[in-house]
Amino acid sequence: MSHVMLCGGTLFEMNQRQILANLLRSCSKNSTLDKGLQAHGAVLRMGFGSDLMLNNDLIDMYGKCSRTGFAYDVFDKMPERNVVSWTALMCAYLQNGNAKRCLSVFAQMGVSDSKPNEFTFSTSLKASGVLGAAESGMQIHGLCAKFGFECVVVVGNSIIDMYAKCGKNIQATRMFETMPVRNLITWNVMIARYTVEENGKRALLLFREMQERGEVPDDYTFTSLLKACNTLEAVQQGSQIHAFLITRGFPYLVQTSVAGALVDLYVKCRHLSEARSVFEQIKQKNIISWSSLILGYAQEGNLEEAMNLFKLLRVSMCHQLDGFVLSSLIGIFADFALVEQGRQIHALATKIPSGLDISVANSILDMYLKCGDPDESERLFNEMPTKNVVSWTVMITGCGKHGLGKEAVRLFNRMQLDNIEPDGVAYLAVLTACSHSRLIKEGQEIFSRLCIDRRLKPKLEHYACMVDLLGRAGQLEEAKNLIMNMPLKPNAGIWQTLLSACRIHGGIEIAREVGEILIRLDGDNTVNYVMLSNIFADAGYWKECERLRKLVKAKGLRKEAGRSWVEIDKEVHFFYNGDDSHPNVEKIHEVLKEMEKRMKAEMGYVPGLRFALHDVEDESKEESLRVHSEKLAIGLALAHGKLEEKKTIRIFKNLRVCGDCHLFIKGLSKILKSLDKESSRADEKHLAANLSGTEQTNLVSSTRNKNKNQKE
DNA sequence: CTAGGGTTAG
Repeated sequence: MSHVMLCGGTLFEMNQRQILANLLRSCSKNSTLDKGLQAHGAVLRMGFGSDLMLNNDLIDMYGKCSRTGFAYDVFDKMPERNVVSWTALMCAYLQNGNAKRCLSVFAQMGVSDSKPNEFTFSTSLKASGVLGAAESGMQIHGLCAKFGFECVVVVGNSIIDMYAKCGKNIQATRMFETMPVRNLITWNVMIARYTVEENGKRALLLFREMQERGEVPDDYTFTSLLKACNTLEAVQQGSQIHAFLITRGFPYLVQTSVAGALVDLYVKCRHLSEARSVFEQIKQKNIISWSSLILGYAQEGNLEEAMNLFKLLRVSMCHQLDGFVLSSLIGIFADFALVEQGRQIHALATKIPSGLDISVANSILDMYLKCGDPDESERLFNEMPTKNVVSWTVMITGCGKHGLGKEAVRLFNRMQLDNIEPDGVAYLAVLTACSHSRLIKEGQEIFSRLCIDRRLKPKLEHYACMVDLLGRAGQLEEAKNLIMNMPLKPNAGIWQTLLSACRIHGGIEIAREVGEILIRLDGDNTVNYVMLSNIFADAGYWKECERLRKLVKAKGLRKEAGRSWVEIDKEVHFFYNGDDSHPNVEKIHEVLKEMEKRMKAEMGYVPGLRFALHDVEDESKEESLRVHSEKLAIGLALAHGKLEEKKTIRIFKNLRVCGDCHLFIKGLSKILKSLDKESSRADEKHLAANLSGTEQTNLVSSTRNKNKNQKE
């Protein structure tokens, strides 16, 4: 009797236990937390609180429902644990973005009684890859070999991916080549990684090889491959794959991710109509393909279409806006100095969950800095709960732009006290700030820190920045030696940087040397001749100047004509140098002369005659400066009463602003600001209450299609 | 309990 009872009891218990396990697994699969919590209650009520398998399922369920805290509680209270318990907890942390914690659980497991299995290894390897932690990845690889899991294909794939993500390409390839068994994922991992390393050609070769070996590609293969073409900027190969997909009748073309990659390929190659037509074919468009296309139009300068798409996206209500779209849009508005539109997106961002994404916040910081509102930017920066290296870099760049070099250095150091390691861009930002503020010693000190930083190698742009730093300080020889002795091959740009410095300091001899190098290296670029001839002009060497002009003519080279434009009442007005074709040309000159007079009187403005580049009398030099295209554009804006309206005046240029115009604009901004202070005191309350309602009066000169070092 | 893809900010 009792035996039968026990049997029945055991049977009953088995069923109960199995039902609970199934329930938990379904909650895990569907991430249904509420049901999972109920199931947890049932587990405890039915006396399974110490059951190993059910507890393992609970850990997994909480992990999949993004409740790592609960997962840990379960794990912590378990009377006994096995490899699955440990691995489930590691996964929970990894899948919820805490790769560090995942690895520390792995380390703890090492001193426990449980032995790792293939699941444990692939999870810990992935965590190392996410963190880019080559050291721990290598150690784990060693353990895989020791425990005999190196030849398991899933583990092998994880090892390759880990090495690739840590930038250890040689090790990744070695692993790939020595693997006894490969599967489709092995090939896909390799192809995907070659795209990251911007080695698209290798990806294409691998694709061919895998087909020769009879492996059938899937949608993962194609998306990676298309991205490889993208980094190659090989629209040709991309189109071939596109055609390949069409002829083979693959269903992938309407599939979201493959088509999404194709859209992005065409966007990056500026084939917007192709991108659009692929986009239209996608059966289930997702937010990613929308983002690509919107950004594509914006980068082409077609803001109107970009905004149309954005409106469509919003009314379709099919997709929750995410951080990618928002930060892209804000970035676009920042580039166009469209503060109002940027503010609207900022306001929108505060209303949706992804609006708090760090990249959105960063783009907002950058926008306010670029649009002339550094205080707002600083306020938001201080309020940010978490900052990353980009957030700090934005602020460092901002300081640099406003001539606050010391503050930039302070921020750079504070960032590291906050345990955020600078990357290459952060170094570049602080070095640039040093350069612009003449902080020679600080710059050199930071550069030497970069050189000994084991994670990073100084790139050409860092050297260029140091050349600029030394050059501006007049240390032309040192700058030249830096270029000659650096471990990288100098490009034309870095020599041009030195040449610019030669102009500031009148280093004729070095300029001649550099000029020769540049003509050899980049002889078809007019910029080089213009810069050289400017230097000769400064020194009064008119003959050499003339010789260069003739050389340019003989070579049939032409300089891009400098242009400026300004938008007034939704209409864009273009100006060339000395342009007198505008109907209001007389009024423009009148206003400009008036401003010039005030500036001479009030702030001691002296026209920068050295920026006039022909050998003529000073008087006509002054005259030639007065008709620079950017001044004409400003004149038009002033003539239209933009000053009285207290509207920001935005001038766009295709080339870099000339030195005298820079001085002129600075002076003008000061006059306008002082006007602003007098009249806006009374408005202060209003301003504070309605941030988006008023704009400061100031001038923003924005250089589009930047062509540095070339002046008019 | 495990491995692979497409969009963003400096």
